[in-house]
Amino acid sequence: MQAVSTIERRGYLELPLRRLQALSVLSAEEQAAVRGLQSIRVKRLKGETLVQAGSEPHFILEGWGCQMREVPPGRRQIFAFVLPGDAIGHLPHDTAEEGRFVYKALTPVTMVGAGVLLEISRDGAARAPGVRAALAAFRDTARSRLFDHVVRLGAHTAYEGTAHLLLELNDRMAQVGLAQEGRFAFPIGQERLGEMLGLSGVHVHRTLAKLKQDGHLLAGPGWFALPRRRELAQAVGYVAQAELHVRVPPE
Amino acid sequence: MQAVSTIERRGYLELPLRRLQALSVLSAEEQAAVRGLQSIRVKRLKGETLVQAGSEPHFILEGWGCQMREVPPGRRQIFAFVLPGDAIGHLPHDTAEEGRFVYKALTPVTMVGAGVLLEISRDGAARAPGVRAALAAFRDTARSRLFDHVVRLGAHTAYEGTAHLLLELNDRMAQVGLAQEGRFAFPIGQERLGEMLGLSGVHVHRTLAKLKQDGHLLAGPGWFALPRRRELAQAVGYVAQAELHVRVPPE
DNA sequence: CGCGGAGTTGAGATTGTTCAAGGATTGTGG
DNA sequence: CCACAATCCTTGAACAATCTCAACTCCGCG
Repeated sequence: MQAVSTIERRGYLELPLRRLQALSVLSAEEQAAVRGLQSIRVKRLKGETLVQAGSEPHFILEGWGCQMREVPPGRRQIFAFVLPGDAIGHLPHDTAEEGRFVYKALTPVTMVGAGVLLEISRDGAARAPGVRAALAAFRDTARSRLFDHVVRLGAHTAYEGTAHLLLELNDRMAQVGLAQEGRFAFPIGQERLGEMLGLSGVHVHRTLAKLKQDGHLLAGPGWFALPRRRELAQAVGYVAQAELHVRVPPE
Repeated sequence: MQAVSTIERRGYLELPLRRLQALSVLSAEEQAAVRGLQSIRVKRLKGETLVQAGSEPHFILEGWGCQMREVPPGRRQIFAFVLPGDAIGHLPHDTAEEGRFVYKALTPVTMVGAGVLLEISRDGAARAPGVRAALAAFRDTARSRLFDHVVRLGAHTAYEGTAHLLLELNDRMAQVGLAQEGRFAFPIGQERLGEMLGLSGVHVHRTLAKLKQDGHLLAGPGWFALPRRRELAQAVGYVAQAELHVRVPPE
């Protein structure tokens, strides 16, 4: 008999559950339904497309992806990183945004489809209204992050923008319990970070070096830590999303 | 007896109507309701806030505004220009985006409040379902433009980004009939354009000069024209939004 | 007629890019 | 266990893009 895989033993579905519960109120049944998504697990290799446009929502369980666009010739722009616990795919009330970007895996990624949670029964009642509300709220937080990103690209120096992005990633990883002792996993390369920040990989490297010099960044193989987060946030004008946050009740 | 003002004589409400009809199907009653918004006209001076966060939707009738954020110290980032015919304010299904930006007038602006069109009667039926659908679709097109903007800031040179933005503005002005003989009004300064494109005003000027040299741009006091639009669009990878467009039927 | 705002231009400083090469790390097959 | 390839990180040097500062022009307006 084969051993149960790591990802099944540890409750990886706790990640999206934690994120959803930060955004709305889930009934006991809804919580159970989220935990029950185990069966329909999907895997993607590095570089593969995560979900097609218009596809049902998926939760990321493991690995990093991105929302991006290819800009000929040979350039690409990353709009957002997709982290474990995040939801992607077609959420309620999306329309015209489809087709202006694609989702790609930056590392091997494990997901589960969550479309089943959004089913509407014949009498018009949503199966999981709290999940639906949380997904809509999640989509809105993802969108509002895009405004921060525009500021990083348009009004920040390389130093500010890099620090601002690392602060955001630190917060998001911590929100789903993926930051221990102040460290969070950073499984992608400097070139990818550059495609997010609109910088060359070389300059990203020099910027990270300066952050380390200034005592704002610790790095090891595959992880980062921001030892003086408060001070750095103050310095580059970072405002945690939680500080703007409104919890959305189900309809 | 006082003369009827210019803006009342000419049917300025045709502008938002034209835009809404490009996005959804409006019944004759709905069209009449849009034209009937005349009474509740609102004016703003240059620099004033257009609408507060969470305010009812407004249509812009005259003048330009922007969606922006102040970035201390003294910098600002514009996320989008707001043109005549556009809708701003709280549209259906908005939540978390509020508070991450403000709307400001870049010239004197005339608007009308349109909240009355979104009223829901006691039996749960929307008064103007087509308008509601069109506003939701409009909000989505506005959002999808933000992805283009990220590309301009992150992956384009000054030349490409400037050309790309001018192409977008030309298209949007033409869509509501505000481009005659290929010319469209451009009532704001190079400094503001720079705050959109993440460039200094001086560099915007040099970039515009280069576009003129290359025969891609004609400019006079308060207007621009793009005489070789097709070619320029091809050169900088501009894709008109209409080409991606799906017309949304009322629910 | 004079003032203020916006456009224009030049020169030099800064920031970020490109190219190139060497070092470290990891996974793979012999 | 070693050799090798592939990938990423690191560093230097030259180059290009863009910014800042400063001066000057042009224009509309009171």
